[in-house]
Amino acid sequence: MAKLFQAVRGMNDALPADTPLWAGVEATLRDILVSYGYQEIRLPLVEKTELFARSIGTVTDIVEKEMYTFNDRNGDSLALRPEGTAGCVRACIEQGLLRNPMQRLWYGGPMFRHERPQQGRYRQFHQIGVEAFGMAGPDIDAELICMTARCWQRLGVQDVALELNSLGTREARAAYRERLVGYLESRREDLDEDSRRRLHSNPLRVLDSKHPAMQAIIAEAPVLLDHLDLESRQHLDRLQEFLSAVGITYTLNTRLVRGLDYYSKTVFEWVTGRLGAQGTICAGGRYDGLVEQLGGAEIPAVGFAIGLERLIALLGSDGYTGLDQSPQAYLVMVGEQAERRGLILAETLRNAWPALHLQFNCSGGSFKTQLKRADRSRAQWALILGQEEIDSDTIAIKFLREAQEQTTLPMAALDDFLRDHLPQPTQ
RNA sequence: GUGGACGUAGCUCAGUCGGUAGAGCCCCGGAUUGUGGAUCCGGUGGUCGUGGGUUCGAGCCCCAUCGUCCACCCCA
Repeated sequence: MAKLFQAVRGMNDALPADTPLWAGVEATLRDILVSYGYQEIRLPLVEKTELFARSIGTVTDIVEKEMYTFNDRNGDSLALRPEGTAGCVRACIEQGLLRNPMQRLWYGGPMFRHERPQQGRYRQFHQIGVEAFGMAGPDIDAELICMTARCWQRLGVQDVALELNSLGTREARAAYRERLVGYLESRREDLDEDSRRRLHSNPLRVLDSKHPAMQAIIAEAPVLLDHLDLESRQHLDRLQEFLSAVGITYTLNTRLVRGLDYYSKTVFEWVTGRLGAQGTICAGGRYDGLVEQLGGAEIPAVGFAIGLERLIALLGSDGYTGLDQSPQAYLVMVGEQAERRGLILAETLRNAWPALHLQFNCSGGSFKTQLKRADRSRAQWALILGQEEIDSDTIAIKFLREAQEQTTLPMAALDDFLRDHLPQPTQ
């Protein structure tokens, strides 16, 4: 099939069959974040390229070859955001939000990375991210992890596990890094091509290598946790105590290093084995130096991001149906008089019942056709307005989803029916 | 950026030895009057991804190209 236009590679449509999943997940996550006292912040999709280079790290693949960059008309180099933290930190500094000693923020939306698409990885993908500023202790790390655990619990996410590690302070990490490079240099002959390349650009990531031949070398490598500074060690111990106290199980994964330069101390990931090679549905960590690095004060921070495509794929395979947005009622009209009165009735009902989801039959059609449309709209009831109903000032209600006899009500009784049958507002 | 697999109807796929295309689902219509879903009947819909080549003849063989998927790299 020759197609005139196709979507850009790696940028997908979410069709009506999928949007209830998206709406359900977004609503649930949002409710939980808000219930923990986090405030929404909305950020641009585009920032100066330099912002990402300075925060994510110039030698990371994201900045080196995965960013969508372009020149603005005035010559500025701009980029579609590849992640959310940098823009959030920029906004907080620029707008003075960090004059408040503590900030709990969340945001959501599309991110862009020019990678080869595969399962769970797309060029436009969606995250919900959380950032907490001004809190240096492990208690906020624990709060964030509790919050994510609650998200999985409420959504019914199956088969995810928490992995935890500490990268130490910037200084401890630098010292460890030298020790690791030394070790890897001594085994240089045994390294595969990728690892050799990373040896100097990003040596910690060698620990993450999936190459089978590398596993023995990695197993003998110096362990980051053994070289933590005292402060980071205590931070991690305390975090582990918090997690145990609330019954959150995890595994310490000393190879968990995260790709972005700005992390320090706590890093964590929620992973599943059910999404192929891209099994991380949520990842985060502490980035105590970033605010200062971007020109702000010395303010500690910690955050995480949830990959919505991955989360939704996992939920969808477990039969999660999300937020049902189909109408409750479908208005069927037969005859000229009914058609004339139908629109008035529909708008009157909408005035009186703002929560009512009512679909109005358009383009006529036989009675049978209209009922067929009512059925396919997934409405609960067909409201039937025909000549008989007009003559007797009544309306018929046919139940489309339950074994209940069709009834005819006086038009004046329709409000009572809706009062009894519409779902109560939850608040 | 690298590798492998695969491109036939909106979707999932069949298509024999090379003889110019089929099924199921979906959608639309019908099966006595104003009653959806189940069943039955009928219908719409395809330059076989695209462009070349071989051949009397190509969905099928060859080349190129584009695309999709999966994996590597990287990462949510």
